[in-house]
Amino acid sequence: MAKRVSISDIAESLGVSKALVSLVINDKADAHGISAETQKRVRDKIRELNYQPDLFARSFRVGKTNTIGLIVSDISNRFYARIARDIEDHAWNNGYTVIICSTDENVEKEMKQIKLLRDRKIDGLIISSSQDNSDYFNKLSEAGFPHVLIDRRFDDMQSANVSVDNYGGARLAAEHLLKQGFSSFAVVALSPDHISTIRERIKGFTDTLGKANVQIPPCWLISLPFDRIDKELDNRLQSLHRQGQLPEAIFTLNNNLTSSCLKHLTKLSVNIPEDVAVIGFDDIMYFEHTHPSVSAIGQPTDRISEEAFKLLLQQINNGKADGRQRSVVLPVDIIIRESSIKH
Amino acid sequence: MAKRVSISDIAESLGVSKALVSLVINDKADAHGISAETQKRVRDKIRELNYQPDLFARSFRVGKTNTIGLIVSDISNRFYARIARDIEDHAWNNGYTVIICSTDENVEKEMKQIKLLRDRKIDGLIISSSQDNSDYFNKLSEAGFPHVLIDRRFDDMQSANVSVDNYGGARLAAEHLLKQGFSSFAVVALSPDHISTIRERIKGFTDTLGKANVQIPPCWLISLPFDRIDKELDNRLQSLHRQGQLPEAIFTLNNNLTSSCLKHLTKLSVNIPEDVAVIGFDDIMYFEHTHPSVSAIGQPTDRISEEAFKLLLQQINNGKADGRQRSVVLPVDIIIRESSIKH
DNA sequence: GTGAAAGCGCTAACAC
DNA sequence: GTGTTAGCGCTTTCAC
Repeated sequence: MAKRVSISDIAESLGVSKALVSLVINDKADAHGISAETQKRVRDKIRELNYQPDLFARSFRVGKTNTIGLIVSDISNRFYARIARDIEDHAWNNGYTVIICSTDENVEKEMKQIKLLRDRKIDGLIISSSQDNSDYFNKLSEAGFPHVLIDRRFDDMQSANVSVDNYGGARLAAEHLLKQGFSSFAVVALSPDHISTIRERIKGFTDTLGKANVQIPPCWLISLPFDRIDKELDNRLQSLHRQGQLPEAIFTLNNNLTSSCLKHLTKLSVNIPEDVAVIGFDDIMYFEHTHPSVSAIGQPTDRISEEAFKLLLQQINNGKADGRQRSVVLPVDIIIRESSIKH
Repeated sequence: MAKRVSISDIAESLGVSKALVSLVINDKADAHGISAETQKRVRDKIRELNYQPDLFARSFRVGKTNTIGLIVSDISNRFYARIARDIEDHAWNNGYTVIICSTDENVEKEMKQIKLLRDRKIDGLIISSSQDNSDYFNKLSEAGFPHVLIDRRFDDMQSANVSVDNYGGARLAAEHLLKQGFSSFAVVALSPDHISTIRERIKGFTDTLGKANVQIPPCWLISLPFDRIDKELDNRLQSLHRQGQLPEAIFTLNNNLTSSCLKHLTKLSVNIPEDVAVIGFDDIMYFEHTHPSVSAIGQPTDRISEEAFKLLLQQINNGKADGRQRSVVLPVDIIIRESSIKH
């Protein structure tokens, strides 16, 4: 790799100090009263030698990398892919670059990733965490490390965070299903079951059903391990089907679960929604075009990204994590399509 | 932020030199004949003071960041999201971290991103480029900067690259459609039209039709600007429909185009495949569950990622871009579903 | 076996 | 006003 021209090359060839050159590069020359002529000489030489400041060295000196981290469970999940794209845009527009990590819901991996990113001296972190309590992040807050939790939340957390009205969304789903006249319900969830979004969605759903005096029996509370969603759901659905134990309606708790459910129900020749109705949390474009089209609770991914980046930038610019907890909860909406209509 | 303990803290508190500490940290102590006891003392002190080496400072010194860049047109596109996820995994397993950038097919933005990433001293780059020739990358090769082009290719390029048999995939699509007995065809493509994947897919399709003496009239060669796919396709399809000019079959050139086509055809109450058949390049999971299910050419995203990362790592470890051009072309397959079956 | 010194490229703080 | 010196945290070379 051709050797790069550095600040001292241009300083030497001009017979001035590196500091002087640095000043004109950073537009601080005027403020320091460097003569216009010296400045011009420097600038000319910079052009002549095609000097490009080494951002990395600058970062090292200044302690700021203009890089942020984004950690989610799986970047290829539509929901997170959209968020990643939005955050990347905000970052780019503000001179930041983003490092992305997927945890696969593995807490140890997540912690390693955070540690690595901090070692790499990222300026801040946006994360949808797989951990089950706020301890780690509260420590991060105390250490003054800029970060914001998205999507999932913890009790007693001090970190800035932006999430969505999971409880309310689940209630919308339940109310809709009840109104349609369904009377038996299953929930398809994800484990590990400490994940706040999942917990809140379950609670919102069961609470609402409870008010209508409807209970969900344990066999219809289906929780699938993250890394075997598809296969496990296949088994569970098959065995329920064999025993003639399928519920009238199923509430799936994220877009992967919804897709998987759709797939296996179809495979079993179960008609949706005639035999079993389906509504999912988290809407994605394809649900409009599946057969049948799928009802879902829509999340405002663009707002999540926007608020998260804003909160992060505030912390970075304040030089530390903000003392006051900043919590943003965004509304969701229900999109009713064919899959949840009673026939 | 609590001040971090540095290498000199532990050197001082032990009354040894920083160099010594550095040696034991990097497992070079034995090779240098540092006594086992001294090593132990150092290690104990490291644990006692909870010293964590500053990776960033090390990177600065050593000139290696263990970070690679991944640049694609849009990370929220399923195809690239999958690739990103796979590459991230390979990277993680090899101690690398990945910075992701989306170009929106904007060449200037892409060049700025490459420049920024190089300034940030990434060790290498994997890119699906939006540029229209190999000049920029050949310069990168000459400069010895490790990089591999994926997905899209250029004539006369020296860079390592991994792509897919676009021509052959398109031929499969054409042959299948012909065999079904369709006789008029449209192609839905993407502009800018210098994109190699698009060009090759068009050529593979038209060549194959040509051999059967079938031509595609200009009005059925639909090319949509990247940022207005959906709206433009809506217009074009509407006007063709109004004039009763829809073809019997449509070949869509990527998964976004396929989805959009599906959507607007459905909106116009055009029956698929009875009125118009559809087959797309690039398969995604949902095509199995849409109404109708969609035929597609499947690309081996996992292999693309694997080969790309392997080629990149080779270059990084060789200290420079490999002299010999390394080209990998992966096979594709055709998945025939309902949307392309003649009735 | 171990240490001292130099220096990666840059900038903040401090002289003259 | 106009400059320079010191040093970020680390590794590497070489001297003892």
